[in-house]
Amino acid sequence: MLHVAEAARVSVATVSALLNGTATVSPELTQRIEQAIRDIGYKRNAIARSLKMGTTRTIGLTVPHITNPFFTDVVSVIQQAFDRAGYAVMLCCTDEDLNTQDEQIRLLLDRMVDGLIVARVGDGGILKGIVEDANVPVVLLDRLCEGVDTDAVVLDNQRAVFDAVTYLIHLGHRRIGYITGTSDISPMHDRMIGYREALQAAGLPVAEELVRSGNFHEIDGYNATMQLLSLHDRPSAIFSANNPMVIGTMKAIRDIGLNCPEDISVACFDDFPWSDVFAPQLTTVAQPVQAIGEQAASLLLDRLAGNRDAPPRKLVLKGRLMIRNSCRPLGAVAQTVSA
Amino acid sequence: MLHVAEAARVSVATVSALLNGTATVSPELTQRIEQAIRDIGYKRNAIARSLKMGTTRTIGLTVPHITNPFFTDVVSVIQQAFDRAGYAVMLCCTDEDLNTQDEQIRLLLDRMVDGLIVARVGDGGILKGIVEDANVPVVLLDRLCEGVDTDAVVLDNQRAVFDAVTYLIHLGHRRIGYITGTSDISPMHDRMIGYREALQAAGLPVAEELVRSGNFHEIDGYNATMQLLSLHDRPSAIFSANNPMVIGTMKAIRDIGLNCPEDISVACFDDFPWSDVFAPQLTTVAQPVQAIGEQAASLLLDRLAGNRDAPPRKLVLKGRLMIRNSCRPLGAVAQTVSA
DNA sequence: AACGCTAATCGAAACGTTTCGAATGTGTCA
DNA sequence: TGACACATTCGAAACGTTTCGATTAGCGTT
Repeated sequence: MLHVAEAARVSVATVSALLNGTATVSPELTQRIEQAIRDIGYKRNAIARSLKMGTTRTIGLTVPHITNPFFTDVVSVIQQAFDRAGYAVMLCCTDEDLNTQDEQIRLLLDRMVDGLIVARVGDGGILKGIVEDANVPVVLLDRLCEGVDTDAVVLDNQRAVFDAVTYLIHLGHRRIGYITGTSDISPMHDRMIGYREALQAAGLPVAEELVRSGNFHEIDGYNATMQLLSLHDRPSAIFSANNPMVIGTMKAIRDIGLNCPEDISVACFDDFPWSDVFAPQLTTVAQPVQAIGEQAASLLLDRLAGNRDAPPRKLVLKGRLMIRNSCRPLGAVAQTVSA
Repeated sequence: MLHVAEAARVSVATVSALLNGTATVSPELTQRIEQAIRDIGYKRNAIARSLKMGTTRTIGLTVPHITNPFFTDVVSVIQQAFDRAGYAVMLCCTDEDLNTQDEQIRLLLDRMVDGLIVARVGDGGILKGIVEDANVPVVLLDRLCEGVDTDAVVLDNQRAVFDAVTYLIHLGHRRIGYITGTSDISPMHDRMIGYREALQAAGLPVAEELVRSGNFHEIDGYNATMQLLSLHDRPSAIFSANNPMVIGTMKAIRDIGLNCPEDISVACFDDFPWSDVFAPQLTTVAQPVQAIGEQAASLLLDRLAGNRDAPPRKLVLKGRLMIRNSCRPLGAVAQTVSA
């Protein structure tokens, strides 16, 4: 900017004023400055600007795994929304590890991000302190966090699983296996409640041996399914509360020599683009990823626009059961039901 | 830092020296400073540091679509690699649009990213000038760019498609439909060559009506497939050069009432986690995403470590044909071949 | 002719670091 | 005892902006 000012024979203050429109600059100087900018190929340094202004027009976004199709989609939507608003997005993957998350959040804060969208992990770690300090607005994504009272966008997980399991029950299933991620995060917790309540509402017992938990990965779904399928009285249906784990479920079913849906019905959380082109077409609970991403972005953008004092807002969106053909009616029991 | 210095009764220069280890600080002052840092909860401001040092320890990464599973995986690997190295990653999606890409690259450069990894779009736009200025190291990912002479990691696309199409020919297929993205980017161009060469090597004609191109989206694959299937002499196999488009292909096959692989064989580019759990299990060309991401990261990290003058390095990795069951041998012709 | 008003421009401080050269103190050696 | 080397510490400039208050010039009023 100094060079521009010299070339245009004005002060840097005038150049800055012109660039920011913070004061009127005479046509003559405007012309000289613009010429100088073109000649020199000047680009304003956003770092210096950030230092002075205390704002970086950059936000931080952390998710557990970007390869989970739910997060892929949401990240994509969020990225687009902030792009439109002229913000850059720093993306971090925490790998479901609290220490990693803490480290990355620190890294983001060091870089003075203006805001944070977090699909948190573990108990939230340093998140609590950050929200309390209230210097940087935080929006929780997909997962609430106990003791962290801030804006959030989540699904009505309990209801979504309740509906899905109720659907299985209506098909005649009585022993329904349930595969969950670690229950320290709110969606897994709520989904589990939905499962139990659906069984209870139908007057069915909750058999603890039918509930298995793993660490969100394909292999965990595989192992959990193997265990379920080797029970002496094995379930006739399996609901997987997590998308990557259902791949493991399908592989386990295949490896053990069974077929879906003939031998065992499967439904799972999170829809994905392939779900209705291959066989079996998986029955899933689809999350409104577009809305989730957009709402999270707009909550944060609203805070960034200066609306800091409004009380925390929690948005709860509804899932949608996409019924396809991976769950079959159980003949005998179906008759019992219709009898 | 000023506050720390005051609290510890030293100068800011001493605090800085201690923090950076740029000079020896006596045990006594070290102790006082560390105490003050703890008391105040001081965190070094990375923006001010960046301004002074001219480096942000942040890189920019642009891809056309993060929802394309190939890019999802590569982004994930790259993100992890830079995370390990203490760098932050700014992610941008260009939506296959050159103007968007130019804008985002400008945004990244304004923010003084130390380096750039770009899966470019169109003719590269301002990329050429940036590489020539040589202020910011650039690594091309997945796609070379004419006139842009810099580090790159790409696949041997021609060979990969040659192998895949040759495989189809060995199965007895003679009329093989080919669905491609717009050919202005190097992988699409090279893959097309691989297709043509495989046919020529087998002494088969290249029928232009069997080649369809679209814009990388599912719907484009759908339309292209519909066109292919409504030819009076329709192909017995389809190769889709792009992963999202193959979803459209499968949907078109289903909608038209055909089955894969009984009525038509399908193979495509890019593997994905689900490819071997559903039916048909798709035969794909798998890219070594882990290696691609790691190599791209390490090329850039090497430049960032100061190795600026080495000539541009181009890494060409090999794809791997994952043969599953979405392509069937053509009985009659197979006999001809074996005769 | 003196005054105040507005518009345009500018000088200089500030943002929070790093870094260079200077200053200070301490110990060693002739 | 004086000179010198060495270890520590510090003051101040610099990075490239923004912004505040001051300055100047031009103009209409009285």
